[in-house]
Order: sequence, then C-alpha cells, then structure tokens
Amino acid sequence: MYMVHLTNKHICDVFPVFDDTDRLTEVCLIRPEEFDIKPVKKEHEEICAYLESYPDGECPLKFDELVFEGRSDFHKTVYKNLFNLPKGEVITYGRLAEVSGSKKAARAVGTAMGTNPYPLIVPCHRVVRSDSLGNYSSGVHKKVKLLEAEGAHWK
DNA sequence: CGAGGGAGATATG
DNA sequence: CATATCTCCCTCG
Repeated sequence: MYMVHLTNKHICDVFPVFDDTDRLTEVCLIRPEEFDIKPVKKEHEEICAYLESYPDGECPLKFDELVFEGRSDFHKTVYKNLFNLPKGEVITYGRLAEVSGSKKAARAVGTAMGTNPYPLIVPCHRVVRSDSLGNYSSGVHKKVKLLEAEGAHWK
C-alpha cells in the first residue's frame, strides 16, 4: 500500500491510496499517517490528473472499478446511487436514503458518507441536510469549496 | 442478539 | 436560535 501526494489548487491536497495490485482503494483529503508517499505510476496518471484538476474533466473510473469490500449492501447501494449524481447537483440525506430503498434512513446515510473511501469520486460533498449544509468529515470548509467549485447552490 | 451512536428530520417556543 | 423526540442502519460486544 502506498499513496501519492497531489495538489488541487481549487480545493486542497489530495492523497490517493493504491494497493499492491495497483487498485485505487481510498482517496484522502487529509494526509494519512500510515502510508509512504511515492511518485505517480504510469498506470495511475489518468486518475491522478483527474483528481488534481477536479472538478474539471470526467472521472476515468467506473463504479465497478472501486473497492467496497466488507461494506454492507445498504452502503454499497447508497454509494452507487450517489456516484451517478451529476456535478453541480445536490441531494438531501433523506432523499438519498429513499432512492436507496430505505426512506427513513437519513442518519444511516450520514454514517455511510462518513466512511466513504472515495471522496470526490463518490461525491459525498453533494449530500446536504434538508434544512442546511450538513457536515463533512474532512471539514465543512472543504465541502463548501467543492460545491462552489462545481457551481452548485444548496440553499 | 441487544445497546448505543450518528455527516439527519421535524416540530415547537 | 435551542431543545426535544423520533427514526433507521451500522458497529461492537
């Protein structure tokens, strides 16, 4: 396991983590302690370029290429539905719960967002409270920056 | 299997 | 704005 240090000038530094088979396993918006930083490998150039220029460009990865081992079915469903939400749009926790098959599970959706391994790619910053912005584990400030960069308006 | 905790929602003052 | 109450799913033991 190793990570790469990228700089996204619109938002913040980004640290994608890759495993020994070169799969992207995680995207961190706060520098993790546990991995060594290595230079970008050839096969990761595309995804790294995307993360650096976010929100410009289009995600080179499909949902099926992401790793969600050990997650519950509900969480995976939530991540998949959110993955398809276009840039610039927002959705409430409650609505995301509803389209994921459990109308009243807004708080559980919050838990899923908090443990989302792929911020930016699975756009948890586009999930807002019904009455306000809501929280963000890497810091609400980054949630605001992301939404502004995308041109989203949430209230 | 049960208890307790949320990145929530809603109603009320 | 604050507080109170309801709700569901997940985690941990």
